[in-house]
Amino acid sequence: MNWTDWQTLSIENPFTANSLRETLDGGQAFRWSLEQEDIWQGTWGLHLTQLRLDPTQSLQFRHPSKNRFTTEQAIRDYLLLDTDWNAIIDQLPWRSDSHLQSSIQAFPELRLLNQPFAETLLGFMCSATKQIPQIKIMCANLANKLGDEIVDGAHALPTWEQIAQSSEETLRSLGLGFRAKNIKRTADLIVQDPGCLDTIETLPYEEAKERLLVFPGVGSKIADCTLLFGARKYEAFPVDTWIIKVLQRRYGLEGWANPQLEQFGRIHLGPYAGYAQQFLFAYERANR
DNA sequence: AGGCAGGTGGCCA
DNA sequence: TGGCCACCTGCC
Repeated sequence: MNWTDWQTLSIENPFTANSLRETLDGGQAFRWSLEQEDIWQGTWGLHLTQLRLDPTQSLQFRHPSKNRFTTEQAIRDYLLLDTDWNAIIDQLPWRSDSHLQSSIQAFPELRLLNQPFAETLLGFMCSATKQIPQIKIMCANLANKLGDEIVDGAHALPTWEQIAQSSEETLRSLGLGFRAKNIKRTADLIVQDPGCLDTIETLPYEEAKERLLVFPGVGSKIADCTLLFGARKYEAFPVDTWIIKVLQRRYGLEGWANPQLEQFGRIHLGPYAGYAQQFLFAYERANR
């Protein structure tokens, strides 16, 4: 494949190799992989892009020459390069929370992504009781079998309309397992109400979550991940197995039920609880 | 070989 | 509300 020349993205606070890996491949998105040494290749929407840190640690990108759709601005929007993350970190309660402080220090420049809402929902519906490598395989199968071709055999994730046109059996053949039934039923609901996802994305957090919970196979955790990584609802605090471990071991919350853990997260961590969650999650996984 | 994995929903008290 | 369990599939 022919690629454009590498172009440098100017950033206030550059990534480290570690924080770039954790941001792209730490479980927010399931469509990035290490293509060559130190070159990340990923897909979102109809974008196909490679990223690397050059020898001076500057972030650079390139895209297939044929894919004129991908622009620097599209990448800046996806990576949220113009968000002042340090100002947000400053509003987290790290001054009174030494474990949070350690987690933040362990992953300097870890960021949240701004992914397309519809495909964020799809990715996390695949994630139930699966580890990241398996989720990535499911997403790749969905894209290759049902999604539009971007360029030279690279495919986008399917739209919900494309999924609705497939059978549950087809979805099962892509390795989705018991998730196939709910993903198919959710696709049917979305097709019945065109534009509903666009609407949900614009609603305030509480209302948006309520609307997502209507879809079969979407519970509190998947709804929160979708809103945090696909709709910039930073108060969303996904409670997964890793965060449960953190809250039990580091915050002494053994025996608390999930709804209470969610409430603790939102109250203790505040309007950017989801960003704090990402640091706690990354730090816990790094020390497993 | 059996248990477990970034969950959810149904059923029971 | 709280506890238990089935559910696909692949990996250890």
